[in-house]
Amino acid sequence: MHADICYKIMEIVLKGKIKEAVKILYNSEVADDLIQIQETRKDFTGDFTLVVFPLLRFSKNTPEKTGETIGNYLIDKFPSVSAFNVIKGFLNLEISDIWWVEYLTRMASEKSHLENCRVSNPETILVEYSSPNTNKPLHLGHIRNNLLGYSLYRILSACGHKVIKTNIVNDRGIHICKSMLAWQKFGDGETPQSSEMKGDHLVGKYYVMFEKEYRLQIAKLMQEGLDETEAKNSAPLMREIREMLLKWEAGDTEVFDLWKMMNSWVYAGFDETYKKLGVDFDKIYYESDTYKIGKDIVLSALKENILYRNNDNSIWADLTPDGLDQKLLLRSDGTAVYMTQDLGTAVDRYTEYKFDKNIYVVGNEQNYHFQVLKAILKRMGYNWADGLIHFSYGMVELPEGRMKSREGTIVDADDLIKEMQETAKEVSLELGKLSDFSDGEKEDIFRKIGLGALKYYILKVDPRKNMTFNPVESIDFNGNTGPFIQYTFARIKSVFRKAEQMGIQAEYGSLTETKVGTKEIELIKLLRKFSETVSAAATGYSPALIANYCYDLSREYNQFYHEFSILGEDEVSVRNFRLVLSKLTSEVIFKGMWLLGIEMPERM
RNA sequence: GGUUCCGUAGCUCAGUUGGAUAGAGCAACAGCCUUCUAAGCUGUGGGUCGUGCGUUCGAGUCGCACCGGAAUCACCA
Repeated sequence: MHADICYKIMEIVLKGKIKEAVKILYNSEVADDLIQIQETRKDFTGDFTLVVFPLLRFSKNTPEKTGETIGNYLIDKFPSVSAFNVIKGFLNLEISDIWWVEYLTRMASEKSHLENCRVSNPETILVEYSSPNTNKPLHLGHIRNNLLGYSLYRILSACGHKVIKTNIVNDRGIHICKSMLAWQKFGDGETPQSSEMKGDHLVGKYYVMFEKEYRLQIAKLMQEGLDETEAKNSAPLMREIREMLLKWEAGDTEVFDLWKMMNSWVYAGFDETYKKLGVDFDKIYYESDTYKIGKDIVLSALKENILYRNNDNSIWADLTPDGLDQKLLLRSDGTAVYMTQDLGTAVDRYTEYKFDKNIYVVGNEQNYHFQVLKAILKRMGYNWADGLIHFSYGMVELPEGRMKSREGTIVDADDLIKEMQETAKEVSLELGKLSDFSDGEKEDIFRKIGLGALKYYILKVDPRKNMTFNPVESIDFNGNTGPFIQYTFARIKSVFRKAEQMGIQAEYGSLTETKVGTKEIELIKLLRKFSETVSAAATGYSPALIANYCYDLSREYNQFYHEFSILGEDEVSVRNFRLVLSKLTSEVIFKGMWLLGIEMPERM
């Protein structure tokens, strides 16, 4: 029998006994949902707790008396209940040590406690994340996106779903032309090789250069008496950029080749960053491909009178019946907008994968966009649009407020990763626990710790909420942090290295005589919750649940570790019990952090 | 103004389908390394859970109203 089933049976049997108690003691039939059993809270003695309030209508007595009476009945008739106490309206029941030992043995001897989150009806799920523009390097906001998307992939996969990781690259449009034009004008043939710069940073440099020059031109025109919009539109650079975009759309070879070349630089740069972050994709879409599909879809929907054409030839969807506004789908000059391309991508993906769900990991500033996307698709008769899910996450802000490129407060992804690793190195070297490692091995550990700190710092926050990224705090490795959890794991590994030296092995068979302490039971209870947490994380799309769970577990283990000697002089059964508990804890922590995409060093 | 989301300790965040005395970390102070890793553990102080009303035996959690903040409402992506 599986451990999880074992636990559920205990709950069911308890409920049955309580039902029986009420029947015999108060001569009443109780509906099942009135018998509320929950885990006893940490600060009270007991394992399971019955909430007696709902039963007062049968006992016609005070909560305390009722609890007392039912408790006495259970002690008398149910040997697994070893003791009870009543506090206010709560009946706390203690389960015998033997049961807990048996339960832990089951959990530890089978892998299934790590797999209990598997669903009975697996689905095909696309997860779209990252979605970068090809004109700038990745920044802190992208890091949150990538980490969430990747973790979501692992969590959903762990639940048995077939998950396809996709990325859509926004590689087309006027913003892309900006860096191209600036490079043409001021670049003097500079390449990533010649400048020894990462490709995405090089392209980003020219994007910034364009914006700078453009602003100068606007300022000058405004001095000459033009108002702001006039100045923006008539600046020479704006004219040139529009011309370039038209050439690109027309397939002009010179512009197209430039576009291809600069994009290839950016992709090489992105790949490096993705690799460092430990994320990857199964399928990459390019907006330059999908916008055409979108156009076709819009035009055929127009024929079926689902959409309408305005006087100026632009094409619109009227979504007022859905409580939304009018939405432009094709400009008056026939070119596509963002929505057009997303319509195309969605249809394209459905034809290819017949997905049950398509999850878009996109910031909450686009909530409206996805509401509209879904509404239009539904209107066009695509019922699968119900499976489109906007996984909307909050913005990352700095202690001073929002990141603004204009003020240079953008936190660059590559810089940040590097800083985290360097700090990990400093701290580790200061502690000096790794003296017997080679330099290469050390660097690998520093990398794991630095990235672990960064990833955990971001993933522990509820994805829906805006979060503050405090650079000083993020680099702290004490308390509720990734390195703390990694440290706990490394400690357990260390115990087992020592045990091996001493020739000690955990023997499951000899556990039966053990007296179980409250700390041990707390740990067992937490370990049990793992698969529940993973399931909850999958349905709520929240890696944060798992992150906080890993922290709770690590904290609990550290207290346990501090309180007992695991390899001490105690009798063999006690030592075995603690070893089994430690081993299981390390497995659960490892799996939990794996689901977040965080690597675990065996030593640190 | 319309729509959506968020208000929990000085700061950053947890808080399961409504349950007991609302929890961690950071920061401050006081302890604990001769024993399996002190990136740890223990203790002290810190709260009208934005405000009010309601539902309930019971509300941080559910409902309504208000206050405060964010995003969005582009022929940008």
